[in-house]
Amino acid sequence: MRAVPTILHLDMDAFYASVEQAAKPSLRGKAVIVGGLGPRGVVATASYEARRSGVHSAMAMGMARRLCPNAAFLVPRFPVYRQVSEVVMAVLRSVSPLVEPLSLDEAFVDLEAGPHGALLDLQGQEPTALATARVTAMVLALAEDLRADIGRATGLTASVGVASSKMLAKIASEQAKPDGLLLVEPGREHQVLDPLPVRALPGVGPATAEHLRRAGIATVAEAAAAGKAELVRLLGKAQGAAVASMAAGRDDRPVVADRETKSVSVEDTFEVDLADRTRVLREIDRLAESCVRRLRAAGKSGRTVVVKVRRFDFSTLTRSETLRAPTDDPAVVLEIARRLMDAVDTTGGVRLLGVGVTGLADFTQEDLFAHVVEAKGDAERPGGPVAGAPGPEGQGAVAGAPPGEERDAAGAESSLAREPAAAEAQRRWLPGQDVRHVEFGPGWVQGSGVGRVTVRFETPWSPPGRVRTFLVDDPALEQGPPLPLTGPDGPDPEPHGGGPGPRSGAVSGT
DNA sequence: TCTGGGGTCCTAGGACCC
DNA sequence: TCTGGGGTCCTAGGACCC
Repeated sequence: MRAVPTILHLDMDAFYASVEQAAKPSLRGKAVIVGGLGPRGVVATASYEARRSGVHSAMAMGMARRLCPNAAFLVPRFPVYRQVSEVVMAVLRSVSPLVEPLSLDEAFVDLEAGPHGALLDLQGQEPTALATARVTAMVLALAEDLRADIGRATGLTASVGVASSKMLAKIASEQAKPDGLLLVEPGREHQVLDPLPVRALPGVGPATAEHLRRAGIATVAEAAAAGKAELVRLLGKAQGAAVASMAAGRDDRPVVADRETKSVSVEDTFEVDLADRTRVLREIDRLAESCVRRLRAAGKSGRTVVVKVRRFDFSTLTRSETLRAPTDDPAVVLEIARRLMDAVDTTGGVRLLGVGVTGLADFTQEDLFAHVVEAKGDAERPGGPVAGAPGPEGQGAVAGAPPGEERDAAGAESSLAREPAAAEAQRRWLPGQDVRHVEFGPGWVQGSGVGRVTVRFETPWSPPGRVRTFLVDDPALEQGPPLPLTGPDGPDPEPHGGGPGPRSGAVSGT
C-alpha cells in the first residue's frame, strides 16, 4: 500500500470489437460481436452498441444472435490484435519500464519505477494535503497524456485507473469505462471499495460470491467486517486470507514485468461430438504436435504431459504423466498423450480434447520434428506459421467424413481432402476475414453461403465501402493480409470505439 | 442460449523418504 | 507390536481471469 497513487491499470475499451470497427469503417457506430461463429462458439468481445442489447463476453453465440440479430458477427483476427497490443505496450513502456501485461488489452504500470518516479515520491515527507494534491495533479496529467498517446498511436480508446495498489487501480479503470480516467486518492480507498459487491475483489468469482452470500456476506464492507478468521473458515486458508486483506484495502502485490510461462496447451471443441475412437486418437496426435510446436517456439521443454477430455455431458477430466527429465520431442509427447487417452472412457462422445505440457524448463533441441511431419499435409508443417501465430482460431474440426469412411490413425490421407466442397468453402470464407480481389483490391468477408461469398471493399482509412458478391471459387478472390489500422496519411485523429466522450476525474470529497 | 481457448493458483490425498 | 510427524512430489479437480 503506497502513500501515493502510482500504480496504473490500463484497459482497452471493447478491444477486439474496437479494432474491427477501426479496421472496417462501415461498422463504426454499429453493433459488432467478435467470437467463435460455429454452433458452439462464445462471444469474445461485444462492442458497446451490442452490449446495449444485453450481449457480453463469454455468452453463447446462439444467445447473442437472438439478442442482437442485426449485429456484425466476426471471427477474431488475433495477429492484428497482437500487433495493436504491442503498440499499446510500447506506449506504456515510454512512461515506465515496469509494465505487467495481463492480456492483449490490459496491463499494470508502476509509475514509481519510471522517470517520473522521483517527482512522484514524497521522499518520506509527511503526506500533507498540499503534497498529495500536487502529486495527484501530476499523475492525472500523466495518465491523460498516456490515453492521448494511445489514441494517436492506435486510433483506439482506453480506460485508466490509478491508485495506491493493483486492486484499486483495476477497480478504478473498470469504473472509468469507457474512455475514462479515474484516480483514487490516498485515504479515499474505502469510499470506493466498501460499497462494492464482493464479486469486485480479484479472485472472487461466481462460486465464491455465492458461498459468501449464503454466509450473509454480500459487500466488501461486510467481508471486511467478517474478519480473517471467519473468511478462512469459509473459504480456506489461502483464499480466505487473500479476501480478508483485499476487503480491508490491503494489497501489496508488486507490478512484475517478466512473468515466466509455466505451461503450454492446445485444445479444440468440436462442432459435433466425436464418437469414433480412431478419430479421437487422430485429433490427439494433431493437438500434441501443435502443442509441442508452440512449446519449442517458446524455447521450452516440459516434464509433465496432460490430456484433457470434455465429454458429451460437459463433464471434464484430465490425465497426466510426469517424465524424469523434460522433453520437447514430439514423438515422446505424442506417445504419452495416446497412452493417457487409452485409459479414458469416451463412450457417449467427446466434445473437447486438449493436450498440454507443464513443468517447463529452458531448452530446445533442433530437428526433432522432421520425421513426425513427413506423412502430414501442408497445414501441419512447422516453420510455416511464425511462432505463436495462430491459424484460424476456434475453428475446431468440422464434422468429418461419415464414420464408415474413417481410416486408421496412420492413414496418409487427411479428412480435409475428402471434405465436401460446400463445407470447405464455409471454412475458407469466414466473416471478418481479410481478402483481396484482383480488380477491387482489399476487403473483408461479410458472409458466405449457397456457393457465394459477399465481400465489402474498404480499408481502415477509406470511407465505408461497397459490397459485392462472388462465387466461392472465383479465382480473382483470395485471402488477403491484414491491413494496419493507421493509414498512409498517419494515424486517424479521431479515436474509435468507446462510447460517450472522454471523462476523467478523481475520487475526492463527497 | 447452452456453454471457447489460453492460462494461473490452490487443495487434497497418497506415495515416499527421513 | 503398534504407531510418529514433516516435507516433497505426483495426480486430479476446481475456481478464477481475460
